[in-house]
Amino acid sequence: MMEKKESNITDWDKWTKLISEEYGVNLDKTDQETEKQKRILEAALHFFAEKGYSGTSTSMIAERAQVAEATIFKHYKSKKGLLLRLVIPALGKVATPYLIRSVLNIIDQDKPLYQLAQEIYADRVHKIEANWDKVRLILVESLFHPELREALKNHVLKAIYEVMSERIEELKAAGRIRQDIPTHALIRSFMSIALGYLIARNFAPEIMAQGKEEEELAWMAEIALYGVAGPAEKELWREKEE
Amino acid sequence: MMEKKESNITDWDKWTKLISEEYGVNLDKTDQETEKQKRILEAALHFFAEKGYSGTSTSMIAERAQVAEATIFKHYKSKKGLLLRLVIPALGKVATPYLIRSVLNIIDQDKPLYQLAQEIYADRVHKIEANWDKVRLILVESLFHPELREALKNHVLKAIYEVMSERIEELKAAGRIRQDIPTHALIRSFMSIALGYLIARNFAPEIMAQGKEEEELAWMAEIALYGVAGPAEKELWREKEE
DNA sequence: TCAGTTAGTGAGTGATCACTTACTTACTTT
DNA sequence: AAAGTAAGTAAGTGATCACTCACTAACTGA
Repeated sequence: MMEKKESNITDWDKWTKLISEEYGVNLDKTDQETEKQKRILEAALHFFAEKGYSGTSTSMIAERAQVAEATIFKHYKSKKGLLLRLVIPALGKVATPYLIRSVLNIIDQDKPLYQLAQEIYADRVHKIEANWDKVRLILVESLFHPELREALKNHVLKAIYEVMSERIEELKAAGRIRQDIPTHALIRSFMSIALGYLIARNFAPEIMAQGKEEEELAWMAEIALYGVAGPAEKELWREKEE
Repeated sequence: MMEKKESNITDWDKWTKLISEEYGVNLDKTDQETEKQKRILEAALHFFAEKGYSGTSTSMIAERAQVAEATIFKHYKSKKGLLLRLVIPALGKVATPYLIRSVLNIIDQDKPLYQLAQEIYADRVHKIEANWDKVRLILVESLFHPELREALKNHVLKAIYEVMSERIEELKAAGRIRQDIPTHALIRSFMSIALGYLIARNFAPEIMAQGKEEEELAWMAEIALYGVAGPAEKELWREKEE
């Protein structure tokens, strides 16, 4: 297991190095930035998220950041380099064992599954909502930039899937998660419910996410674990099972 | 109920008229189109879906459609007009009672809920997969075009929600759907599972949608109705209930 | 027959695009 | 204090953008 993680990290590092050389972006020293660099990144994220990468011009970014357009190109060789500077470090954080472990720490607690599910939903939803602009940017732009799509799939999604499926298998063996459905479908559905909630919250809360966040998270955990069926249909199911 | 539907249609018609005048697009005679017009629409959908609206130039469309660039503007006054010509009739079909009723026809059958859920999933997934490019285009561009977002929310989503919630309430009253969770959360979670599947299929099938389509749809219905919890946790739940 | 309409286009339009060049300013190093 | 270096920018660059104009060709109805 340790080896697996290390090889993932190496893959990720190799990939970032390759990309950063191709586009001439420095992805290492993301902590020692000028005031103006920070303003450029803020402005870029603002417009990329609102209008999309293609719908944003470097002059718009320069104006909002109150810098000359040439300053942008001084620091991030190209417009795409700027996008990658925003997106890749964010992906790196997610792919990192650190963040994945925060979910595992919840799963490994000795509590009823319902409480674990609710805690996981709360943890992920809060983290994603706090960075909703960036998450949306990554998801949308991965549709149009093949390298981003690859990274999201082969580094982030795969890492999450591998770590989660390990625990799901354990829970299956303990009879705490149903064994008649493949792990990937269980994970996908569990995550879909959170994704749907996030979209609803940000797109049409007054129709599809009317409750308080706490309540919604509790309902999501209820549905994910026990389904939407009422007592009458549950009886049918019990009969079918036996 | 009849009145409600009619008023929805009127709203939709009013809205389309307003928009088509604002952007000078003819959205009525979508069936009597020239050969070249069809080629333009095909090329536009192709690039809009692949590169996004902003990432597509009218010259690209003209080249693929094998027409002069000016021909595009002869028929669709502006680039945005072309987008709306692609998107609005498609939205209209979804908002139409006809398509909504195809789901209701399934619900109204006298079968176990599990079979109904599976049939609904199959019906919607197949229809959406057949038009995946267009669906993706609508969802993505609604992020960047406020009028599209409004239309999707206030005409399509609302219409679907109202019709579905009516049936859910009935099923709740009959004890076939659980009554302790609000309708909007039930509908949202049910639809989220399908959305998640569609995304997985088109984005990372080898990780998150490994099964045959038939199998996946059955698993989705199982999870939506009865949840992911295994027998051990179901016992906990039954105790909690009593 | 001929005026009116529609489909279609080649050759442009100014505006804006991402990006470069040549330069100044300010700070650091020796 | 001299030399080097990084930050920052005004003023461009050619290419491409969405869109227009003036025109031809083909068809339609009176």
